[in-house]
Amino acid sequence: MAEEPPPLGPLRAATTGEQVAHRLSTAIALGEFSLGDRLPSERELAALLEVSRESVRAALRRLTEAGLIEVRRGRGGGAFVRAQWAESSETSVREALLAQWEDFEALFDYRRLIESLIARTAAQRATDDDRAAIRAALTAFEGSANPAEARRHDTELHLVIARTTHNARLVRLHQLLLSEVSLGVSEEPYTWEIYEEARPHHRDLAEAVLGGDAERAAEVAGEHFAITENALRRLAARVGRDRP
Amino acid sequence: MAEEPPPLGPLRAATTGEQVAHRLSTAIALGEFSLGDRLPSERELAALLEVSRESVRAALRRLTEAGLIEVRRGRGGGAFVRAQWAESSETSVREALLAQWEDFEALFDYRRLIESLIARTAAQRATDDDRAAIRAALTAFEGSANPAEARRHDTELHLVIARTTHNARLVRLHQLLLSEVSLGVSEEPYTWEIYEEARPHHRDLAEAVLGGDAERAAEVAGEHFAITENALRRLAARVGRDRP
DNA sequence: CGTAAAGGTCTGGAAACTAGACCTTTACCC
DNA sequence: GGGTAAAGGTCTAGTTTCCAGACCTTTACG
Repeated sequence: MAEEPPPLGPLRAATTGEQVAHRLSTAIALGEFSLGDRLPSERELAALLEVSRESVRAALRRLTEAGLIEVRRGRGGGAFVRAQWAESSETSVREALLAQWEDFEALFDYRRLIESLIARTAAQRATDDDRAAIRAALTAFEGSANPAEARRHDTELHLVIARTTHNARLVRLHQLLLSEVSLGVSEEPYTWEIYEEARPHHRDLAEAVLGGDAERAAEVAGEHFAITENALRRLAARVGRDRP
Repeated sequence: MAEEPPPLGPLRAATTGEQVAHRLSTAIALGEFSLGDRLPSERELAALLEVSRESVRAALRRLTEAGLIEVRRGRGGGAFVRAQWAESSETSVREALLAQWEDFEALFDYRRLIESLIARTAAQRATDDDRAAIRAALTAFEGSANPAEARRHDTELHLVIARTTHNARLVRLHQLLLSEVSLGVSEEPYTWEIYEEARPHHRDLAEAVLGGDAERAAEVAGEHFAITENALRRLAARVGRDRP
């Protein structure tokens, strides 16, 4: 389990490049840019973020090294979001997982708790507008034509539910957790298998929220978000862990 | 209600002085340094935080301007935590409150939700060690000799309960919220009146957690943390607001 | 084959941060 | 009372980071 930080330890200053890299990776994790998408050009990013182009380039170098993006030169080039598992060797995955395993345990536990709270609160606070939005998001999800689309609609549905709490901070926490989990596990591809597993959960969750059944919503959410955790556990096992 | 931030807006870089100021004010809000305490000397702080003394001084200037500390020169001098309401005029209080009222509404709502979650989870996860710690903290709180001590024990009891969730992130969130609320309302003095109001709540909360009654714990926590909110509302009314 | 749109590189200057020396104030102790 | 220690207050020089902008190179498209 991660430690509580000491009250007055050293201050680690993040360079501008690191901060930009964090922003960008978060945006990618939140689906702002999907697989294969091109990020804005360096000059555009520099303008958007109001930093120098050099800082943007420092960030892109980081993301490239992390395997998150791929940079192509020339006209029509730019930084493209890469399929995550593409070239990361299994041993590097294993090392990453093992090194941070305690953190992940805590992170997933945290996420399950928070998402249960969000579901519970959403069920208690849903207005008619919220209900309409949830229904629309659920329909969109269930009509997904391919995994990429399913993933987008999945994210969107959960976002709509988070918004139903009518608390911007909870929404932000939801997004923060989503991005942390996505980046932490390097975003396993969204397969039809996962889709099929998530589908009934989403329906149950939506119905509980729509029906105002807070307890049930909390419970279903708890189970649902165990999916990611289990997927990670399976992955860890596949990669060859020795721990339970 | 606070807005959701745009995905790729300008990046606001915090200067080292600001970061140090944030660290220090958080430490104060969390009770690391209580009213009247002396902070470590500038040179010590610089060494602890691994920044230059100038940066520490920049931070102390900020905190002084904010009225959070008072700096005395000469031997035995230093930065002392000040009684918050001491010299801030009512109009400045009023302006601060009104300017951030939407934020506060969201913040307190958020806090109530999170603290309910913490209480609920603590009730579900308490071990014998946790129970002993909670009992000890409750006893200490109830035996407080003066408001200052009561405040410390109050904080400590809630911290112990947060730790009972066995999730370091929840603990951190608890502390983050505590510090944000404390700083936001400039920490109204902890009076016997508040103590008397909090006392039965604490007992109920502790009993619910000790007894593993998650629902009751969540409910009591929700009511308890409405205290701060109501105190703020009363303050706002006293200061002369016109809104409900 | 020229041009436009992208990344890649370089340079000069501005701003922030640091390290350290030195000054001033104040309390305590002899 | 005078000395001294411990604190804040000030100044300077040097380093690092960041920025703005010009310019080069690569590549696709018309």
